[in-house]
Amino acid sequence: MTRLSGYLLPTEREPPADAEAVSHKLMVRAGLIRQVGAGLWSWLPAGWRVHQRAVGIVREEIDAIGAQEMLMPVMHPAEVWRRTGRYGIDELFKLQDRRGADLVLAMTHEEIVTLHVAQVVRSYRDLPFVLYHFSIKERDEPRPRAGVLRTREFIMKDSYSFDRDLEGLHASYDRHFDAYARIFERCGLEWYACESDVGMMGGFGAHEFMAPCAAGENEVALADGYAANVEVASADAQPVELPAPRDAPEPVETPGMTTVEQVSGALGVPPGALLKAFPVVVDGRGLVMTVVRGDHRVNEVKLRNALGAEFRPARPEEVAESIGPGGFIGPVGTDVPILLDDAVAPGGYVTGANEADRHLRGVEPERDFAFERADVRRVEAGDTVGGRAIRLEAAIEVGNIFKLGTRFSEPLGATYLDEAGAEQPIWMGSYGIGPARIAAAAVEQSADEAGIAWPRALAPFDVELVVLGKEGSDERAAADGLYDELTSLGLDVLYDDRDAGPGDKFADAELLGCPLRLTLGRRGLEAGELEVQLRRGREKRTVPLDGAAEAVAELWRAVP
RNA sequence: CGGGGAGUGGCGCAGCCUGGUAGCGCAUCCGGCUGGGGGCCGGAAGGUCGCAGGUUCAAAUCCUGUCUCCCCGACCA
Repeated sequence: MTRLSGYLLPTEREPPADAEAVSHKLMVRAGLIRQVGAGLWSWLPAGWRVHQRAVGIVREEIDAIGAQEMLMPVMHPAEVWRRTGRYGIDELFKLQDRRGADLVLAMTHEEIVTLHVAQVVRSYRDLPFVLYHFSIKERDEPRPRAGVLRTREFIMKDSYSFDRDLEGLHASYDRHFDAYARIFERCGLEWYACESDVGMMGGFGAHEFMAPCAAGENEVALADGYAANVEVASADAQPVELPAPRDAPEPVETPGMTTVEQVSGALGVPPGALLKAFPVVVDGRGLVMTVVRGDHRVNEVKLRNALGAEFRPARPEEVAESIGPGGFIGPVGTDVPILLDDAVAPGGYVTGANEADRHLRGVEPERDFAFERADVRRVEAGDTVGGRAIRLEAAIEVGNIFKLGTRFSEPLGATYLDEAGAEQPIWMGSYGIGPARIAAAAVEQSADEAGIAWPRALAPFDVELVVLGKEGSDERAAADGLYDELTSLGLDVLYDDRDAGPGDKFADAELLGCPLRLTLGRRGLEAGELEVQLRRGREKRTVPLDGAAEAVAELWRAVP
């Protein structure tokens, strides 16, 4: 029984002044969420229904692959996190209890779930299995943003697979991949899976499930049959026309020209005919000069992976001391090791001369400087993969799956005895999904000028019934009856029985965005008709009042 | 962490420069009209101007400090 007259659905005509993202504006305006602090949000009743619908779909599909639901606490002793070396993570909230014992608030639950498994699993006969829970995650994000798209506290479904070997892990991973595909499909999202960075945790492979939308924080490189986070994407660069070769590098005066644009403009060569130096200080190795084409940019994730170590950009004084004046540095005549990007084809380039106000032209890799090769540049729109041009698209990460390997089982002693009685580490995978992001992504993808147009599976209610007519009128009586019939057919109905004008009711209904809006007023009652608006596209049609409930149920089943 | 912006009634804003009775639209409450796209008339309630300190006869307004929030970037296993 959901009558709007008694339901907390505080809609707003205006979005919050500082909101940018569509989902942020609309979810607040529609009365779904309210802000408590930076990255901290309450879900109001209608919003929580959406969230729980997403949760329900996730639960069904994860149950369907044989995973077992449980619940683990949000607050953990710091000790476990120290053991896995994750206590130092900046995003980890740390606190103390009254006795001064260190505690953390969980970002995820690898530590705790592995601890349990370490205590319980003895034999290969106990494996494999998958555990999961829905629980609150806490992350001290440097910058929460965009409503519920990036928050400091959120609910996540995280599952963990436990297998005896890598082969088993692959199988568990594949099952999750398929389950995730079904989940996002059922949620009515536009989505794709893409290769992603395995990060500092190492690991044996990872995918991110991306929902394209303007407010997305990730950039994805897409081509036919190819999808990868730009963090890891590789592609063939667009060729660049190089000037005629020279026998040796030749100095050229470039007073005050410290940018690629200035130099390429002054020398009349394309930016891609320059080499750009990006000096970094690598942990345990010192200064390294990364060199990419002038029209390319260094991708720091790829660079970190190529170096196999953390690094930081070199400070200006370090550059000045060891290489040359800022803005004029280059790979020729320096003893700093050079890491040359794969996209730099053979030929003569313009580079810094390591002297103020001077560049060199006709610089050829190999002939003029020694180097190591690696793919460290960020892909650009128009690059190709297998001959197909890629485009870059913003997307929000709605799920991720990760082959952990033995990253957690080893430090926490999660082992089993194999058939030969030998102790072996358990192979793990971890798999996350954020229902709040599913909801926000659905809003981002479906919204129009009138508000939200929920996919059927996520809508807070299946239909919204708008009655136009005072209490005690015939319209009301008819609407009351229709409401009961719809409910008895199993539909979730929001009944707008408020004493408000039609404009208010229509506007609110379209803002909230249930798939079907039913309107019953005097006009329709006299004609024996019920108006049905399909929210997506806002197309209106009528069905006979006689048998209207069944007709509505049928329309609802056909809606996307 | 760097840069930029903002805190004035539930929401959106003006007022601040040039100190002197705190204002507008929407929403809310009461009465009436209206009843198929945020309608109309009349009446009413609601604000320690983020917080602390200072200057002044007098501070939303000037000064200092502080907290919070937002945006861009960095960052985000």
